[in-house]
Amino acid sequence: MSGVNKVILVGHLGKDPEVRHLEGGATVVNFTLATTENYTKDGRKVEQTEWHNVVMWRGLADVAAKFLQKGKLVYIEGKLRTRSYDDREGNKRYVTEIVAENFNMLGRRSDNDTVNQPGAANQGSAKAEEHIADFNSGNAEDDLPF
Amino acid sequence: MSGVNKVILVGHLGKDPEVRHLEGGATVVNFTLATTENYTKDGRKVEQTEWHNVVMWRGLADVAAKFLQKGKLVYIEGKLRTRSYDDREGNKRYVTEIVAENFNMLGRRSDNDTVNQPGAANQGSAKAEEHIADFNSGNAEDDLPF
Amino acid sequence: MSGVNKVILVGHLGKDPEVRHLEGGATVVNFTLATTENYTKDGRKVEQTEWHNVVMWRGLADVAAKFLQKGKLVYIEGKLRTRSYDDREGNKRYVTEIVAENFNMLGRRSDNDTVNQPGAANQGSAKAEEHIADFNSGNAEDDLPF
Amino acid sequence: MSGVNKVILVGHLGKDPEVRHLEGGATVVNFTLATTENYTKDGRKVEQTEWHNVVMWRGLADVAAKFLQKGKLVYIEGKLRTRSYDDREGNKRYVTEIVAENFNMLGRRSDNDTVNQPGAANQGSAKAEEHIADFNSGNAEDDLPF
DNA sequence: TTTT
DNA sequence: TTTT
Repeated sequence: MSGVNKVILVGHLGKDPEVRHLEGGATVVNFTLATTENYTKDGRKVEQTEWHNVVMWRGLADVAAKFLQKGKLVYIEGKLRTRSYDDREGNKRYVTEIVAENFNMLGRRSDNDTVNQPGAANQGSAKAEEHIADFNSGNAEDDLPF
Repeated sequence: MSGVNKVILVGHLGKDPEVRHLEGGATVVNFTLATTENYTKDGRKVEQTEWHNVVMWRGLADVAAKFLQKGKLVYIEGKLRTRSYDDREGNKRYVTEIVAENFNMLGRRSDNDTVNQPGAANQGSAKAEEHIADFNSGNAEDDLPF
Repeated sequence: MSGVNKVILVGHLGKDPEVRHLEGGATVVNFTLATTENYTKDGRKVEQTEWHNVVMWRGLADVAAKFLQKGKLVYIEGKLRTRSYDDREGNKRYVTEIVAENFNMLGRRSDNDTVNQPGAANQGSAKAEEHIADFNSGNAEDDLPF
Repeated sequence: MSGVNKVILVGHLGKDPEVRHLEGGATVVNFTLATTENYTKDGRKVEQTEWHNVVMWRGLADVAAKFLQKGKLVYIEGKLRTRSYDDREGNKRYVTEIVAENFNMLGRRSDNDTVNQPGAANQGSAKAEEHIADFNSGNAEDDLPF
């Protein structure tokens, strides 16, 4: 019945997204994301990094495949899913992944350009933003007389 | 550019949703939601309630109109929007609302029945859940061979 | 560096919290939490449950140990942490847990009573709320002349 | 009773934080934050900006006063609070503010330097991160034998 | 293993 | 105006 399963991450990609195309045509993308926490303990600075396995599907995966790269800073919203698989010895193993429902590139626009050539500059992320907007949308209420 | 504007509330409706139908046919629903915080201050228990103005549009509003009522406990996810209007004296005023993107009825199912007659019992919220599921969905990836 | 690692769950405890006391005196509590999602797929209702491993430490664990039980509906906020351990065959394994930073019992107060005897009734959760308030607090700004 | 009131924002400061020191010695900081959403409507790109009133108190305000500036990209977590005040004509008015409980500077470290002189470079934000860590912490469980 |  |  009632349930909420929500994850919010801001971090950097540990590698370029790994892209696969399933038989049905759907795109799936996987990458790791590092979230780092800084705190002081016993007067000393500690930096602690947590690595997350992120999965994106379909349209979101298509956008990610085009615009996300190793090192980019992103905001990700999704849900937790633990799935099992059999390892090489035939033992059941579990992985917990974040199934992304939404993402947002952070940082400077120039950081987000796939290419940064004169004449082409900033096109990349502009399009990315437009596409991401499609996923973020569902807010087209703004045309209402209110 | 990059932006995140997210609100997460769990609270009780202060009144039944007020339903309007716009000329284009879209449904809009408004209600207030109370979130209460308890803490101890100077050794005394304090209960502090915050009131939020919630708006829902279209399909989400239709579901809300059917199943939400004064007193219900609900989880709401949405975004902040401050809009201006002119008061009776013609002065510009501002209100901040939560434009809901998603909601979830909490508590016992029996709490969520509009009617609770023999034969009709539990139909109400069961349908609510099904409908709400439509809005929560976008998770139909589960049919993929993975 | 910059990082956000946040999890928000609303679900039911799958079992009573398992309580341990570490040598230093700190309490640790573990339990599983089910979050259930309902959606319709190909016209049929589907109910999908995800199980989460939740850990609580110290003061939060003490409150949890007193007031949480199998079946309770609870809101939990925390962060993801994946840790490794060696299984019985000496192989490295990984588990992802939600390290709770905050929680909130939902549902009716009567649902939350440990005991419900005349004379003792409601004491349980009333104290729970007071204690939880201590963890939720950090909002003592309210004494300021503003 | 049970309640959750949570806001998560990622956006840019519209102005430098305005700092006040209350009689008791507590620091209060106010600033506006812009969150921008991009979407396509009727095939045209739309950029919509929402402005939020953010308040920070005490230690968090001290850190903000030192390190936040107009234009910075920041992640903020807090709660909604609507308070009333009397305008110049003696009429009751309401403002909704985000009372921040936590924040995180995003973007490149170099973006976060208050000063960027040779020899002093990067000191600013490094210290900011250390201090912010103090507020983010409460995760000192890591010293436990587990 | 929860809940509806 | 909710809820406990």
